[in-house]
Amino acid sequence: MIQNLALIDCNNFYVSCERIFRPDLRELPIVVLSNNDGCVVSRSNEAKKLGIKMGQPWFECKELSVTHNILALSSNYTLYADISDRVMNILRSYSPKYQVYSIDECFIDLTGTAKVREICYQIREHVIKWTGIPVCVGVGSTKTLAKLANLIAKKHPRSKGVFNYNNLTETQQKKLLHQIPVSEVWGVGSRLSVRLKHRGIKTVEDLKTAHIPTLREEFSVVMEKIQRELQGVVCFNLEEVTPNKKQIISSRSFGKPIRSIDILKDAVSAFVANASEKLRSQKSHASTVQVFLKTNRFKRDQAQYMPSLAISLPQPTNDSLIINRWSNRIINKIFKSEYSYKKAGIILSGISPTMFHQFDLIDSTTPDNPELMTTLDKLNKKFGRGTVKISTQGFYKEWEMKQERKSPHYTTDWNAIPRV
DNA sequence: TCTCCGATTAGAC
DNA sequence: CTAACGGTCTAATCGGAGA
Repeated sequence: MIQNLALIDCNNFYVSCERIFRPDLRELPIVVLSNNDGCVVSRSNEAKKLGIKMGQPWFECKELSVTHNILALSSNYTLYADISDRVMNILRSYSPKYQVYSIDECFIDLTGTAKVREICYQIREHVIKWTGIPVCVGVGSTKTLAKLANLIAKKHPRSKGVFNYNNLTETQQKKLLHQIPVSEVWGVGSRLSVRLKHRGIKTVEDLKTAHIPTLREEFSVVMEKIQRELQGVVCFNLEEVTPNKKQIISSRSFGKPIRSIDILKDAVSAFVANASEKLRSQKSHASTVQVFLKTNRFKRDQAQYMPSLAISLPQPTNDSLIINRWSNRIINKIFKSEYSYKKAGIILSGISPTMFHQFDLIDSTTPDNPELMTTLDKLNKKFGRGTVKISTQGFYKEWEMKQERKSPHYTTDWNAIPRV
C-alpha cells in the first residue's frame, strides 16, 4: 500500500516562538540570531521580503535593519526546546508512528487514515491553538516527497498550509516537479545542485528521470536513493527510535578573543560539563577525548593557529571530572601564548553503551564516580544548568558569548513571566 | 604495494 | 565607540604506518 507520510514543519520556528510572548512583534520584520549574535538563523516573512538572507552575518544587515527597523533577537534555545516539546507532543497524538526529525520538523505516518487532508488541516489548527506556532503539512509516499510537498504548502498561499502530493494525477505530478529547481530537493545542497546542473539536471523532474548508471557513476549511492524516493520507492525509513550519537561535540565562539590559558580551561570545562552530560543522558561512555582551539579565521591579517589533539582514555568513562582532567592536559600541550583564540571545543567519540563497560581491575588509578555524576545531573536539571560546576568552570566571564538581545525564558522560569 | 585506521574534510540542515 | 561571521552531526575521503 502507498504510504501517506506527513511532514509537519513549523514556520519560521524561532521567530514564531518569540512572537508567542510578544504579540506586538507580529507583522513586524524580525530575525533571530545564532549564538554570539553572529548570523541570522530565523526570519519572519517580513524580514525575508526585505532581502535578509538565511545565515547572513548580522553586521552585514546593519543598513537594512536601520532603514526598515528590523528587530534582531538573540537565540533562546531553552525556550525553543520547550515549545518544540509541546508541538511534538501534539503531533504524536495523531499517529503512533512518528519521527521527530529536528527541533521544528516531525514526520508522522498517516497510512491507513481516512480523510488525510481533513486530518492535516486539523493538525494545523490544533498546533496553533495550543501552542501559537503556525505549521505547514506536506504529504507524500516517501520522506523526500513529503518534504517537497511541505515546500509547496509553505510557498503557495492557495494551499492554506497543507499539500498532498499523493492526490495529484501522474500528469500533475510531472508538471509540478518540472517547475521546481533541483536544489530544493532534500539532500541536494548548493554544491551538488551545481554539479547536477553541469550534467543537465536542473529540475526535480530531471533528477527523477535521470539515467541511473550515470547518476551512480558521477554521484554517490545517496543520490541514487534520492532519485528512487522521488519515484515513490521508500529508501529512507521512518526512524522511530533515535539512534545514540556516535560523536558528541560541544564548542562555542567567544564573545571576545581570549589569550589566557586559564580562561580557555574555564571555557573548556564548561564544554566538558555539557558534552559529558549529553553522554550520560544516552547512557554511554566515551573512549576518546579531543580538544581544539581556533583563532579568528575571518581576520585574514592575523596569524592563524587551529590546534587539535585527541587522546585515548585508559578506560571509557562519562565522568565529567575525569574528562576534564584529560582535557586540561590536552590544553597544556596545544596552547601557545602568542595567539588570541576565538573559539574552542571538545569532541567525545569512541562511544559505547555503559553496560558494555569493562572494568579494569588492575589499573584503577582514576575510578569514575557515577553516583556523584547522577547527583550533579539531578541538581543541574532541577535548579538550572551550572548550579553545580566542575573545576573552575564559570569563574571567568570573559569567554562567554555575546547575547545582547535575549528574550526571557518564559515557559521554563516563573520569574520570566511578566507581572500584571 | 596493500590494508587498516585515525584524522580531516565535505556537506547538510 | 567600534568591530562584528553558528553549532552539530554523519559520511566520504585522505594519508601515514605497518605488514
